[in-house]
Amino acid sequence: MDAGPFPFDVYEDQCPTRMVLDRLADKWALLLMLRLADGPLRFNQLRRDVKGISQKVLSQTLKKLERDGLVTRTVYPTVPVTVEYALTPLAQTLREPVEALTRWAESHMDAVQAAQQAYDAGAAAR
Amino acid sequence: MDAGPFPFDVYEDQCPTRMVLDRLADKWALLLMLRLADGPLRFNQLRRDVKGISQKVLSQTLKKLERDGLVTRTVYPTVPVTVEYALTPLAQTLREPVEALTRWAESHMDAVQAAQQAYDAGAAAR
DNA sequence: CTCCTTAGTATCCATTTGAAACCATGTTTC
DNA sequence: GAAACATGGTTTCAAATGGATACTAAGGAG
Repeated sequence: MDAGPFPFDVYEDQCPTRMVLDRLADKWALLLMLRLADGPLRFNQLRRDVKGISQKVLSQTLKKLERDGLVTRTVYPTVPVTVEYALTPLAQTLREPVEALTRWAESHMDAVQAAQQAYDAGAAAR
Repeated sequence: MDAGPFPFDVYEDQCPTRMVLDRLADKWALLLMLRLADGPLRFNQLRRDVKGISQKVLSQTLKKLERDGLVTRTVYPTVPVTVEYALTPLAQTLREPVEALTRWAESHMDAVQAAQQAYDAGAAAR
């Protein structure tokens, strides 16, 4: 059995595709990119919008996204200083796949929750 | 500014969509589902195929996927015992979105790596 | 002077992860 | 009969990560 329709074997260590996939498989990164898809936002605005994210994790995640070329960080010398985060054109190409994933989550979460309840009920019986 | 085209606000805590998304945003879960998309596999076969995963994490991740109704676990009373994991019909509907994500990773990893190198070079100068 | 805003960093502690050892079962090897 | 190997895991413990909270700096309002 081969690795499927992909030119690279994503199951190998060191596969660059896998490195990229590791970054995308991040709860906060996905939520932040979805939030920024509607337009640039500032640090504290993101923090208020994406509920539950801490300042530290927000800062770290934005830095990772910036390093990956998915987000730009622009500082305006106002007072207090304004920092605006925006998606890059590269991230725009990622918008459709990510939104497809959220659409799946939306339309299938009933099935997932039902499966969880059935599983938990069975586990209790064991 | 509203929450976008979604009926639920994925930026709210407690949003079921967000709970589902949290599960999907898992590096190993995504890789395992991709691997199983070609057909059922056994525990140690998965372990050998998806390089770098530990037995513990493989076991834990498969349990989560089973609980979410994405993977079935079938025990055959051979000797030694054979345990086969397979995607459910529900997981089959997830195959396309996930493969779209890997296709993106494949075709854009050059850009991501270039961005990383540029970022790191700039960070060294600072 | 005190409190508020901005965008973070620093610190501490809990949870998660990863590597390796161990377990139970049964077959083959020496 | 004892050692080694296969299966599919669980246990153990250190290390990395995540999250809550407090703090910084620079300036404006009262």
